[in-house]
Amino acid sequence: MGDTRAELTAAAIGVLRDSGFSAASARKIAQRAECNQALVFYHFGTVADLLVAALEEVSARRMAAYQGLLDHTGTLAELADAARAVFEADLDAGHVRVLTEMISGAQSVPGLGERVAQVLAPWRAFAYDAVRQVLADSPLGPVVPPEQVAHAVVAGLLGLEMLVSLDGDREAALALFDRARILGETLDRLRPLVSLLSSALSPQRP
Amino acid sequence: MGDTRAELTAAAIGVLRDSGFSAASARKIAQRAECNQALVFYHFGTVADLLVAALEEVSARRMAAYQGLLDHTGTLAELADAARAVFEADLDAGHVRVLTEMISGAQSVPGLGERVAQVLAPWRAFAYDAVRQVLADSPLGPVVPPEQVAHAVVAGLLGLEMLVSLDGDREAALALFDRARILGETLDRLRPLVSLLSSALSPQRP
DNA sequence: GTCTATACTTGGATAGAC
DNA sequence: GTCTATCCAAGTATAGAC
Repeated sequence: MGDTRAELTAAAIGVLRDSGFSAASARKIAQRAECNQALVFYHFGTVADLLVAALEEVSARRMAAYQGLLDHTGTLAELADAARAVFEADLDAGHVRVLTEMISGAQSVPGLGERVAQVLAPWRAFAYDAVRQVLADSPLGPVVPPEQVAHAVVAGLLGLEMLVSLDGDREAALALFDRARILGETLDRLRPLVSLLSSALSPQRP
Repeated sequence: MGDTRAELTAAAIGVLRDSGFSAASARKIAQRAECNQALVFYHFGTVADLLVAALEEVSARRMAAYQGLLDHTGTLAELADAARAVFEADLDAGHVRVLTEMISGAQSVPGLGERVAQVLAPWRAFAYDAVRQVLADSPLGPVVPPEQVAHAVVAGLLGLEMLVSLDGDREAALALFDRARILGETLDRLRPLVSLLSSALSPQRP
């Protein structure tokens, strides 16, 4: 349990979550990790590098949980339920908060934005795959392109997290997942009707 | 043109937009305003107070533009167009960016979150009014509560702004407004059908 | 790898001259 | 109202002892 490097990244995650980017100094983080401030520079070179490492750690940890979401893709209602559970867990652990702090903090350090974007890229790719898979056999498939929906979903999650962190009202965010579940149920029921219609309208050609 | 107070708030807006919350120091802002650093404290007391004043300035300036949106509420398609124009102007001027920086930066200064929330409150109330008005005679009216839609809209705008500031891709955000316009057109066309159905299903009682 | 000590920079805030 | 000068706290980063 003595891996200082890991303790520093864990502490950096904690500081980013609790106090934000502008409070994430080498001294604060080292204090939280109960080690010396100089170790930040020994292990990571600069504070920004430590913060990126912290973001990568969060990203890797959560990617696993999100992968599990794709198993529940049978119906939209199930997906909405699973997404709600994951989002609530993220809210508690502050994972999305770390991300939003890094995105807005990136403006102040040259070159940091690109590195944050690189960490975010797999999440966006994942959102795209999930949306595409789900949209394929839903009534909405023909009318909304998956890349746009995925972009909206990612933006929505970031924005919801910001509002929660601002006023502490988790319920307003979670209620949207419940609403998504209800709408999903309706679309699920429409699904057989749609496939019936489409097969009737486009008969097979020789 | 010599109102130092106004020049400081303008400079604070510029620094928040270009370099973010963590770079918004009294010295940086005063330098941009081409005046002395001590004037920040003379006019505003603390840096945080200046930043709140900057946010209030942005808020007041934009509220006028948003009010104009409600005039175009005739059809959903028109509303989508107007919303796109306002959002694009905000993107250029960096207004939403100032807001997102203040929301995430608020974590590091005790009590700042409440003040940011107070400034944001009228925006949210406005979003709620607009959504309610538009949803009332749309086919979606009966199935989605306006407060939830308004919350999603505000979160969506914040998230879109963050993604734009991260990777500079405005088009991905603007494409969503174009999509909203298309969906809006469809719903607009459905409107007469819905009112026909609802009057047929609920005949007047004595 | 970890600590102490230190050099240097930046930032918040105040006192006092003008 | 504005400026200079200044104090003090906090931050980044490095050197060197252990």
